Amino acid sequence: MPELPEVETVCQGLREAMLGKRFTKVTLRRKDLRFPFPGKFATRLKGRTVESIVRRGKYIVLNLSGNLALLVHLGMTGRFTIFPFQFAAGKDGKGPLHRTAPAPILDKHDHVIFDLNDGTRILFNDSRRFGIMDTVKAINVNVHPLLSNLGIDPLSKDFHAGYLADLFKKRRTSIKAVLMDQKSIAGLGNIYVCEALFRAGLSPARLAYTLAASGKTHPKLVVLVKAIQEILAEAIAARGSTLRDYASTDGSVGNYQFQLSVYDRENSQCSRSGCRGKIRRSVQAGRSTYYCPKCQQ
DNA sequence: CGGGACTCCTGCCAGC
DNA sequence: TGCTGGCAGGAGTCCC
Repeated sequence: MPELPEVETVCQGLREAMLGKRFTKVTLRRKDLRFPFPGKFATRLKGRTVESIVRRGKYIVLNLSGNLALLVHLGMTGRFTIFPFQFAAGKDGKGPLHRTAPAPILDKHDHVIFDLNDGTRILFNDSRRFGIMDTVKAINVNVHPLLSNLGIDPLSKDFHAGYLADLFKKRRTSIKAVLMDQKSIAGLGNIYVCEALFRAGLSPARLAYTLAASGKTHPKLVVLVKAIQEILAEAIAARGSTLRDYASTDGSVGNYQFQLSVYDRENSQCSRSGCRGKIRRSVQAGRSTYYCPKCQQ
């Protein structure tokens, strides 16, 4: 379940493997993920160089030469695995060593193979196929329908208590639903929203506007912004959380799951010092919510 | 228009 | 042991 820290970690891995490299071959092993691949997807990418890789919320944008961008969303189970080039001798076993793409044994969910000009091979695997890939003219990235409505990044300087106050006062739903709404804030998902609300001492079921009712900014919003930014920074430093599906581009897992306070910890003791509460699980909008009913109000 | 329910998909796990 | 049903969840779509 990749959220902002996991996507950021994947971006870092892709940058190391891809920047300045050229696609020599792109192979599709099926015609769609969540949506069909756009027409001529593979031939459109071939020959282009990867110039930069940026994250927009939970999306990855690869800016390619020739004014094209490759847009990727990992969905639930999408993962890239990088296989560095190998050295091989000529066909007759003689001749000079040359770089060649490795030949990893393919899994049935390896849907896309990217071969780079230095012999690196990158597989995109997505068992549940909630992932997305699309191409768009680079100059039009920000008006792409999947990106044009994204809210601000919680790590940007524009994300502050005042922004949350404006956001919350016009919403009649729970804080959790607002924080998870990508049109409001881009990048948070179930895990980190649960963790941030715990750290801020706010109930996930509390209605958003109750934190924005009065004229001046509610002090809890300052605490919430700090909690979100701290948790994201800690999770990025730990290379994300691996609960079920996530792995980074070298196949390794994240480590932040060992630092989770509430997520997937139903019935465990609340970790806040002095609190005798017990972590509960409830369901909001069909999704599990974990919280301490005692210290989150 | 806002908000909630439903939907997609497959691996995994509990329960019989 | 082997099957089955339920669950996980990001985000688009649909409906009230």
